[in-house]
Amino acid sequence: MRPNQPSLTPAGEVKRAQPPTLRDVAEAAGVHAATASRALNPSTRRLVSAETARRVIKAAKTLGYQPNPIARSLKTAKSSTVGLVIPDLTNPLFPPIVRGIEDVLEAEGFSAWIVNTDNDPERERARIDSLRSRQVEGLIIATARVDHPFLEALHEQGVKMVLVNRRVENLEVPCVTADDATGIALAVRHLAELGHRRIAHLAGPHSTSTGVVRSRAFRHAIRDHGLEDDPSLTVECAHWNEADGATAMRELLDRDNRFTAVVAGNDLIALGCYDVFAERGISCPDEMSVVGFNDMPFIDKLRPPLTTVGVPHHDIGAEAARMLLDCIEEPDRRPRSLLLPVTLVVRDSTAPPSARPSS
Amino acid sequence: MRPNQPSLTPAGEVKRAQPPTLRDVAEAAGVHAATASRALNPSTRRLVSAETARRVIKAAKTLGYQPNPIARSLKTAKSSTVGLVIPDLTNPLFPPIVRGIEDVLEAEGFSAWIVNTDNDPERERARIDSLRSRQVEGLIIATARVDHPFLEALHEQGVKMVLVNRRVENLEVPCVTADDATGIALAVRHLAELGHRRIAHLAGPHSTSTGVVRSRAFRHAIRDHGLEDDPSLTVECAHWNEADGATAMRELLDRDNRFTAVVAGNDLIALGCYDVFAERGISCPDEMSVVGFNDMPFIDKLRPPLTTVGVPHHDIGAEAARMLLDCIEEPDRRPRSLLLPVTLVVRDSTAPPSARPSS
DNA sequence: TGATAGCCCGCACTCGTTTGCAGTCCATGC
DNA sequence: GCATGGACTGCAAACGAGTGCGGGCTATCA
Repeated sequence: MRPNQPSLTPAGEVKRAQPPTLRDVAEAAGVHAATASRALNPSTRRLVSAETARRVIKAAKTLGYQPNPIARSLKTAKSSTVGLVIPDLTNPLFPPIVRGIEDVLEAEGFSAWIVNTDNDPERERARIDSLRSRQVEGLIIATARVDHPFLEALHEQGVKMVLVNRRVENLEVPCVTADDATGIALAVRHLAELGHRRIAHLAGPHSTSTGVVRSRAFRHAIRDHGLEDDPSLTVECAHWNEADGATAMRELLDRDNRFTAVVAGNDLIALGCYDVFAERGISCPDEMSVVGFNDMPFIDKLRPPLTTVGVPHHDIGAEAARMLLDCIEEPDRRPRSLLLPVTLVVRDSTAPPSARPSS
Repeated sequence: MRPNQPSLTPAGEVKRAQPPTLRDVAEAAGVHAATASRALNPSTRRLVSAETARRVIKAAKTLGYQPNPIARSLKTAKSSTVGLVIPDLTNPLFPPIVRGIEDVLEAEGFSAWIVNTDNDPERERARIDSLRSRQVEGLIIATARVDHPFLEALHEQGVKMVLVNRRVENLEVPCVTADDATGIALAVRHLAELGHRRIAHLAGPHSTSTGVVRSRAFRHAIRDHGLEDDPSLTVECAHWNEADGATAMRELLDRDNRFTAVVAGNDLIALGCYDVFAERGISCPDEMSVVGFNDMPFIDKLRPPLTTVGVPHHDIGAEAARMLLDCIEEPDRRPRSLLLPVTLVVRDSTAPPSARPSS
């Protein structure tokens, strides 16, 4: 008696039916398991007669046969699975990216393992090892550190991967990012057109590639518009969050009170600015304009609603996934990188500079 | 020549080393693969001599051996994996729960497959099937519908599961939720103590269990405090989001302008209220108080910062994971459910009712 | 009628690990 | 001296699917 068939024990009660296996459908179709395998697999179906294929497929359907991905993975060393390495799912930046990734993976029969690294390199290495032992066919890496301790090693071992929200120099790995440079340029142009001449920048940490790209773009844009190019108007935040944004803003205000606008490295840093405005009774946008970056969900619900650079997070994820699938299918293709367009979303945190100087 | 050993092709170039397998470490330790397996597995280690165990473990370490989870799963029909079914990762409610779940799973050597259902039953069924074919050992289900088309069937098939943020009647399945009833009671008490007598409720959809629990609790609390118990002061939102919250709020205002406070089914619905206040020039909290539910991230950054009920999302996830692991380890334990305590977070969206009537 | 080719299909092995069973070896007891 | 038992360890068969190889069958042609 086959244990994985519904069957009666001597006592008479019904034993739990195990899911049907390939042999079950083969048996039901009066055929060998090997033939059933070929019939079920579209790419080998031409090896069996049309008639038997039909019979096997029908048997599979009536039994509700689902191939066992584990067994298949063991044999083929493929898993239809990719790893998704992010710092922290709790950061509102990532969920839309993840959805974008999953939407395209799912359409191709793939799924994603998500791991959080909390930006701890040790943890990152461990999680990636665990992903690899699970036979992931590729990696989508969204951890933003600019140094790449073992990415290089992974790449040399032939691990397929694509980077999102991050570029790595001297490494032949495809990446998809938002067009940070034009985003910053749009922000600066907007402020310049409103009449601001002295604009500050709260930069993201320079240990992240977006941090350096954005602050480099800021200096460029300032010069392009012939605005006041004062290096002391840029301060680097320790992390991409409100608290460090607030600290940086305080530092800036304490040493210079003549700027009338600030472009924040991202929305969270802009939120930090809001906190400092409240502390010091600075009114935004009357006395000080702020523009953020990312257009996080609900950022339009703040008072005032934040002017910011809109980033197509879902698309970033989707494109990254598509690119990874391409790499998996044709391993020899040259890595190409993608820069996704951003848009300026003007809301109420920016206005012309007031006549009276800011406090 | 073993193909999975580093080796030289006739042409002389080094072929890529495949990860070492159990037989490799067995060979290196001068022992049979079966013995190596027993030596490496703590629970069977007592079957081999201390000396061989030492040798095998050492060999495994020097080769950098990692057991292949796929092969192990195939053999043992276990995967050290659980499925995590949520409606939409993009809803800020879920990321903290997910992190809570992953934190405890990871400590036990488990990992989670996350699937999004978008609250589509068809999709939910498909995703759950796919999870099951991947041999997940249990399910954590966070989709909030009150009807359970096939949960029952799953349960009867012996699928281990725990529900979060949701209770299901007449179903012996453990669940962990926030203490919605006391949360609502706290909110009502707070408003009553501020002096409000006529309080409205924007309920979540009654197709979700939290929707019905919270609105039942609202009626209870209103009566307990001897406040105006007018059924027309409760309106049900179509979904748990801003847009439907706003619609409900408009409806309410159009038919009654004498209430001075509203308890919203959750923070998003409260956000919808804010939108309507802006539309109609109602000032909060001067003319109208609002309290939300969940204490979403950044909800304290609104103007005015929202008074809301704080829910321990991370803990909910952690407890759910722990409970599921318990079910997996001792299948016979009686299902128990957990109600996690909530706290009222008072911010600036609530104040005593003003003397002049609200518009 | 016999040789040949071509189409289908089954056999048997493989992926890496776990595990029931049986065998070896040594020490102990009578 | 031989049986008994205990402590280890090897053998081989799984788990479920995929695949190279060869064999059987039919059709075609000389």
